[in-house]
Amino acid sequence: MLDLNSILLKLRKNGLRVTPQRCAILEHLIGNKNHPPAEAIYEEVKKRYPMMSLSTVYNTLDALLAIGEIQELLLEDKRIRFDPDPSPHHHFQCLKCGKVKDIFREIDIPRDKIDENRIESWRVYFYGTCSDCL
Amino acid sequence: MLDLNSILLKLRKNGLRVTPQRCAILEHLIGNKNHPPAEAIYEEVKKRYPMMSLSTVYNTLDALLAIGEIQELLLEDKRIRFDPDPSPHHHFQCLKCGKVKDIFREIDIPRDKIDENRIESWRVYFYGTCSDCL
DNA sequence: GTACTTGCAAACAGTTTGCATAGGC
DNA sequence: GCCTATGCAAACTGTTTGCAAGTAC
Repeated sequence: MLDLNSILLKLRKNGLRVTPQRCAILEHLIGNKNHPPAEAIYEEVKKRYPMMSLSTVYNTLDALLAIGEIQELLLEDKRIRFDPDPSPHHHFQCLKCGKVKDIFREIDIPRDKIDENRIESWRVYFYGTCSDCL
Repeated sequence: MLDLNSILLKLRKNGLRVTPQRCAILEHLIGNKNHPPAEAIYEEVKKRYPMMSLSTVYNTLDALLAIGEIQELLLEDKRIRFDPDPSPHHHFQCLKCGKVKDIFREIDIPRDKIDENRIESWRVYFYGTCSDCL
């Protein structure tokens, strides 16, 4: 998820419409490193666009998932978080403050098969204490 | 989670009581490779112990988590699953049939720090097509 | 104008909680 | 006998759905 215009184009290319609500959510997500859950996106975007509804947030997130512009994270706090960087990378959650960070260090993952199961994707979640809390 | 008696001992050692319900749940979990969610455990155990209630299942799972005899899994189907093997290993979920398998192959994970964050644990989730569905 | 999208409320799934009763130790 | 555990129901959280009205194209 790099710039607004290319995403708007991609939405249109997929028969999805560009609405002010979707633009507001996109503006809030682009470059966002907080890995927010839907509720947090809703609360933030509502400050500037008070007409925003929570189901529109979910609707938009679904659309962005479908066109591969964001990814979902399933962390130990058991709420779905959204990452505006859909590229394969890993995640770390601080067990003290709850913060989620991107981890770009390469991990040697088997890319093909394990025990006769075909691997198509994988996720690595790290837990511990973040640099700020140490 | 190996044999019933050692777990019962561990429960008592931690001030937790041994009840018929807990024994029934333990018997169902020991050696279970299905990574069931709470609801499935409830349905299965109720067949033989019709007095079982869902909150007792959750209560017992909480107790077993607290003494480190099971672990929780957070997979792409977004329901919490339980693994009666608390030792660190990885998991694979088939995107076709939903089956979850244990992966014991070693993955080279940084054991200490990444980007100044102290790593205390990690989870690797693989997704793809399982050997049965291929 | 035709769909797709919105926003509200209501439904839903999974989990947690409150509380009177039962029962392990 | 004390105190934790049970079982029921009700509350709760996060997410999804139904639908009439609005709007991008």
